[in-house]
Amino acid sequence: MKFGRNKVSASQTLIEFAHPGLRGAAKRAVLLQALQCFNDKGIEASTIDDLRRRSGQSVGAIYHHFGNKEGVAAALFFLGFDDQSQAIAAALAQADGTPRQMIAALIGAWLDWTERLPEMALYLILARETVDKGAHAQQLTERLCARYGPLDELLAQAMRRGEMRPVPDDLIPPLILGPAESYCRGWLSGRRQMRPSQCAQVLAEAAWRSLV
Amino acid sequence: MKFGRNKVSASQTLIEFAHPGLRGAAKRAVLLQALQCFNDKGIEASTIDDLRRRSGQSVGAIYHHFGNKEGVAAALFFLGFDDQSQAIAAALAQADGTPRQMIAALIGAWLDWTERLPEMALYLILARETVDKGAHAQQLTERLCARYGPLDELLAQAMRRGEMRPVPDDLIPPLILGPAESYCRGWLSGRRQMRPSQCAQVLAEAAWRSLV
Amino acid sequence: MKFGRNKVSASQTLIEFAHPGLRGAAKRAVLLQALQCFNDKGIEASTIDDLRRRSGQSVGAIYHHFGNKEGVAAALFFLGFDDQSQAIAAALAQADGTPRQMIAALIGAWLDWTERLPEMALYLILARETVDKGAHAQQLTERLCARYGPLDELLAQAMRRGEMRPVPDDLIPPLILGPAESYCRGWLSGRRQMRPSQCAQVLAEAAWRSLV
Amino acid sequence: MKFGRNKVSASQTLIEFAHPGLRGAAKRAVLLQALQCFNDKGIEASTIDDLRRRSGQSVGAIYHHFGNKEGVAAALFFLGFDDQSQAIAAALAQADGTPRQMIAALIGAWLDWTERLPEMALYLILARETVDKGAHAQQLTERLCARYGPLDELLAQAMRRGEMRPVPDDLIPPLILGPAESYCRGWLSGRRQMRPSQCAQVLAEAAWRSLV
DNA sequence: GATGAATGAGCATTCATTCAT
DNA sequence: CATGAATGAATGCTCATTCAT
Repeated sequence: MKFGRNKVSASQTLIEFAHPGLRGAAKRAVLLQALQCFNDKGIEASTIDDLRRRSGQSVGAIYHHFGNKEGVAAALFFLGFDDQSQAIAAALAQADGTPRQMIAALIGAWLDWTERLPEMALYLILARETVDKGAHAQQLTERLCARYGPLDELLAQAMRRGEMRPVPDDLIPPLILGPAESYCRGWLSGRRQMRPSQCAQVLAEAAWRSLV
Repeated sequence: MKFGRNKVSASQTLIEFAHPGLRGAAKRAVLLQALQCFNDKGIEASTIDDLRRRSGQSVGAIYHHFGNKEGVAAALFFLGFDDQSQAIAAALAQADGTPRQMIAALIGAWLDWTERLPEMALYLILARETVDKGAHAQQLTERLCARYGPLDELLAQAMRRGEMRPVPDDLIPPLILGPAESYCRGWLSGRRQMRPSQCAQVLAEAAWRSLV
Repeated sequence: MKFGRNKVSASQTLIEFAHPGLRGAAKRAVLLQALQCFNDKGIEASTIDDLRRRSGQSVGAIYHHFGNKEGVAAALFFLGFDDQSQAIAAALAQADGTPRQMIAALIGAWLDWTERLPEMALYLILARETVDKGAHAQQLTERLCARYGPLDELLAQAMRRGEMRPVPDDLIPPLILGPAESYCRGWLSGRRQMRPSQCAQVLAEAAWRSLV
Repeated sequence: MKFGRNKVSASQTLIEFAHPGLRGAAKRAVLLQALQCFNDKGIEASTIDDLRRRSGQSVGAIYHHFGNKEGVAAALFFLGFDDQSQAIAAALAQADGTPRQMIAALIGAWLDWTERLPEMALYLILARETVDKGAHAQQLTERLCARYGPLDELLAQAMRRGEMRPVPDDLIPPLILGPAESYCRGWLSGRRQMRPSQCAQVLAEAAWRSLV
């Protein structure tokens, strides 16, 4: 594996918190192995038998808990997605409410979370397409609105008050998160070396300048 | 289809120019249908038999020309990738050589090319992972270096001359192309409405501000 | 459903009478849903889980009461079969004992019962093969002998007395019930329109003529 | 097996005539074993692997030639059905055209064909439901009309001319073929002993009397 | 060269049945 | 007694690839 041991533990910890109790042991084992397996081989290329063998569960148990392979992929996706949403929400809550601080908080949270849970971050990129075309697409749409809605509102007001450059709505998210996402993709695939958190200031500053 | 007819024709035209002559007719038919099929169903979910049926070629002919399914995917990828590289090179050649103009030219070429060949642009995103993990990974690395090497050099010099802010090397590509790529992904998936070329000025201006 | 509500109620009533008391509620629920489910999808294609879901019982309860899936099918079969036997016995008991009347009574009872309990009639045809090859085959043979034995005896005597044409034993049942059964199959599958009871006279007359 | 060697050969011969040439060898092997296997275990209980093992063909070959399991069942069904239709048509063609002779010819052909190809006859009964509910239901309807349409017409005319008793249309087929079919079912399942052809006269006479 | 019939390992999924609680 | 989570063998079917013609 490309990532150090402590980072594997972070994804593991997330999964273990998510399904406590005896009941959850089976789900945890499956999700943990699915994360590794999906990232290694891709979702389509991973077989139910891979998950069964690696997790020590039975085929039936996997289907009992997750319905089908897409169900495993979606459960893992939303586990990561929701944790990422919480990290973002926590960061936004601690910011002072000015657009500049909010944007910096979002970018910082994004980079920190990616650095803390790199397997999950990689998987969210990998699984996005699968979820987008699958049975849980609507759920994703709803949760994206819930995550970004308040910030969108805040920035729209700031723009109306003239605190920001008037830029088409469609361009705001790419301008804010585009560079950070792009960097994280590169870092996760091993093409970039600096730890994401080290890039926070430059990326936050760049985002703010592009909007003001 | 989401895209107008003239846009379909552009990808078609690219493919038809790529393999002229009688010999090339079979390859063209396969590549053209592969583009549609891969974009519709995904690469893994598309079967050789899908390509055979849609292209009117025989199974043997496909294997003769492309070796295997990955070969079809790679041939199509590099056809698009190389055309994109040419568009970028042409734009850079027409710029005045100052960093600001070169960056604007790159972003403009990227947006224009995406708008002109949306199916190809979509496919390049889709197939990137497949190619990255496949037998042609090295080829991709080389061609990426060839595409961006000269520009990288030029920007490094400008930075040394103090014309640009000193930013870690790893951050330059994300800062320049991150927002444009992010916008194009959104547009190609139907989430963004403005035509990419309409965003050129804002995106070029933003990229330049983040670096100066 | 093809059949009117009152007819559904008749099968339902039969099942509800069969297992009175608190204990029987579970069995009744399972049998009632099994009848619908087996007729809809076939016995093999119906799953224990279908019965569980539709009946509101637990998997364990179904196994407790019926042993296994074949047990459900057999219990339902004999419930219908025995009711049909009683209807026939009652009709024969009311006839005057002459061969002609006995034959007419048998045919009339068959047609009336089919019309009154079409789902059960359909199921008896459907399940016949399953029961014939299953663990309860012998039980079926015994009950068929019990049902037709007395009539066979009576007709054999009448034949010896010269009241009927001397016809090989093997041909008597097909000559008597063949047309009625054939008509009922057609009616149950929607290919024939007249209500079975309206055919009683013609079919009874035909059967008698073929034997005299 | 219940039936003598010469009878197995008759079904075998029918199948072998149906698919001559090298190409047909695979289809013949599959159909021949499918007949045995479906009759032995039922269609649903027979697996593709059963057919593969017994026929010596590959899974792929079976799917190549028949599409899926239902395709095997349907091909075998229509092979038998069409041969039965031809036997009936030949017998009707040789009759003198009077209703009485035509009815006798139909019944005689039915009994003879059943006796000559008992496995096929058994299979036609077994597979009827599968075909009726499957993808080839319409084909069956069409072929039934083609088989019986001319005779229906002839009998309708005879009835209008007063040569036959006025009996509801729906009752004519059951009255004519009901007893013969019923007898054949019994014989094929081992419950009746006389060879079907020996019953021809009695059954033909009975059918005629019931209509005149 | 070109073809497409044949291969068979491999897959996702089902489901009757068991048994610990 | 009642429950329903867990089991895992078994199934129908797919599909990339080969190779005889």
